Amino acid sequence: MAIKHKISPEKLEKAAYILKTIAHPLRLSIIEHLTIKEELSVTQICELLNAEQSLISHHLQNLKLKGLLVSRKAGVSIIYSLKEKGLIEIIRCVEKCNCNM
Amino acid sequence: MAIKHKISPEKLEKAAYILKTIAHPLRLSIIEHLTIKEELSVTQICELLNAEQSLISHHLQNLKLKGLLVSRKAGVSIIYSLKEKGLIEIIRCVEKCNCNM
DNA sequence: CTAATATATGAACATACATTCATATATTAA
DNA sequence: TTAATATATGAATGTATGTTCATATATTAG
Repeated sequence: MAIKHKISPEKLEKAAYILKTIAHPLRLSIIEHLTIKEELSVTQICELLNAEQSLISHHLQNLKLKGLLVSRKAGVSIIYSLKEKGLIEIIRCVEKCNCNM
Repeated sequence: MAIKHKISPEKLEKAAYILKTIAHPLRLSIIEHLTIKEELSVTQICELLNAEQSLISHHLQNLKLKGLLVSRKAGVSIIYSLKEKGLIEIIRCVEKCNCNM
């Protein structure tokens, strides 16, 4: 189970980049809701998180730009979904790892 | 496997906090090396990561302050180790989750 | 005591990030 | 066409973060 090899600098960079991208309560919450519901519009996400449209839109753009979300049009709405469903596992992993701080 | 319940805001805050804390290439590398070696002095970490003492010291303080590392004195040296060995699992999780960005 | 080594710390600075506000754009309804 | 709704965007701002440099502190050797 223990790691015996050194993770390449590139992998560390990428891992840090992904971790940094999701490391925000609102973004984690977005990921969580998109894991449960698969697809959600901006308005729906705003309601679920009880947050301003503009703020959520910025976070969604952020996550999309960095390749974690995809979106499609549906009339007036934009529907977002996870590009990788496994993302939620990271959150579970953090919960499990028992970092008592 | 899919999550059906909502993670509490407190848990999301905490998860985001931990993720933010480790989300840096040098800090991930520190965690990796401390998983392999269990215990390392500041000087050893500096050599392994090929980085300045002051910079590493700041990152170690950061990780310690946030409860992810502990340290003990050994003569002139300060020996750091992980408070929770499971931390490395988060890095593995990120690698596995296949976020192709 | 003095010098050498290991580590921590604090100021300074540049950069990145989160949020708010105002406004632009696109789609649909009337 | 006009109005209403959904979303995106960009400026502005405050705050946080990462890094470097200089220096302080502590331990040990001589």
